[in-house]
Amino acid sequence: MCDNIMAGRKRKMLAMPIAAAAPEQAVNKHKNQTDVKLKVPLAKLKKPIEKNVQSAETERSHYFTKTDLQHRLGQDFFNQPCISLAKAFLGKVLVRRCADGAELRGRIVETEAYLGGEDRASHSAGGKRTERNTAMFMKPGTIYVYPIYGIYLCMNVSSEGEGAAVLLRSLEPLQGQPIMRQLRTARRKEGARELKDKELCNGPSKLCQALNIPRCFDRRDLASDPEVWLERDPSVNPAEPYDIVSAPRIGIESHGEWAKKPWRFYLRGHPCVSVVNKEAERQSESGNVMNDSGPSDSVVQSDTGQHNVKRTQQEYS
DNA sequence: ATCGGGATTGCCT
DNA sequence: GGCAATCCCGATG
Repeated sequence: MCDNIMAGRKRKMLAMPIAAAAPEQAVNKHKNQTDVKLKVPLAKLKKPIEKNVQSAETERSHYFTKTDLQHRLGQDFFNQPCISLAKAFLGKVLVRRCADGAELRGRIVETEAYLGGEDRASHSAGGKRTERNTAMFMKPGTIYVYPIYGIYLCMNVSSEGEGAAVLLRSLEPLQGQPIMRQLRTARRKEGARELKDKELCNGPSKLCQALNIPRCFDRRDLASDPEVWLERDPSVNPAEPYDIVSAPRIGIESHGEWAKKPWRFYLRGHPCVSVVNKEAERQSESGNVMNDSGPSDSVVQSDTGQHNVKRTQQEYS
């Protein structure tokens, strides 16, 4: 069904003036796809992720490109307070470079902040430090991967603050969707329907599967690791604010008051968010707007957000 | 050595 | 929307 679109896009990419074919194509494709803004005064969300075409030959790159190095976020980025970092992650691109050189990319659209100390819902509550959660106490940018329910993994990134880390909950697939689908389908029942693109990474354990993040990535440094890193989205204007929804975190109901803290953050209206909290969205009706510089004065009109939600739901269905 | 619970997911009704 | 699957980790004795 997307054949025409795919073909058209492919032609477009191939028409790009490129020297180093494979890696540059990958980057250019990524760039094209980032037209899906999901920012707030967004007349975007125009491009459904189904259109985020990619083919086997374009997802391979056998060396770091200049663009990779330019957009990669370093130590400085991670060195900020937990809640601040959780919000700053939104819109950034998580990249996984596989053993065969293929690069998988997904835009972060949902996170949760887990503070140390007082935060009873955190693995590091009360300053508790164990073999499992050691990465939470390591320098900001350290990856914390832990197994959950015996069968799944969750990926966090440590922030500033003793024992604090950010849980990555959902990504918008940008590059390498066929590989992601393959990785995700492997553990599913045979004969199950094919996963839509928006279902590839819309959950903390799903994104670990889709990006092939193994347990042994625990304690690695997201700022310097050759196999996994974070990038700024080159097509996003840093001055343009995101519309961020703050909602209670998920799956921690047993932790009383701390379960109510609105420390889950997601991009309003984005189809790849794992769980939409309508009540939280009413309470912060397009009011939690901020950009890379922090909170903003500008308030986005609510109907803009609504419009984009609807449009997006149609296009991603 | 044993035990209880969990920052989830997928399938079924 | 309910609920089973599944097992590692950490606490306890």
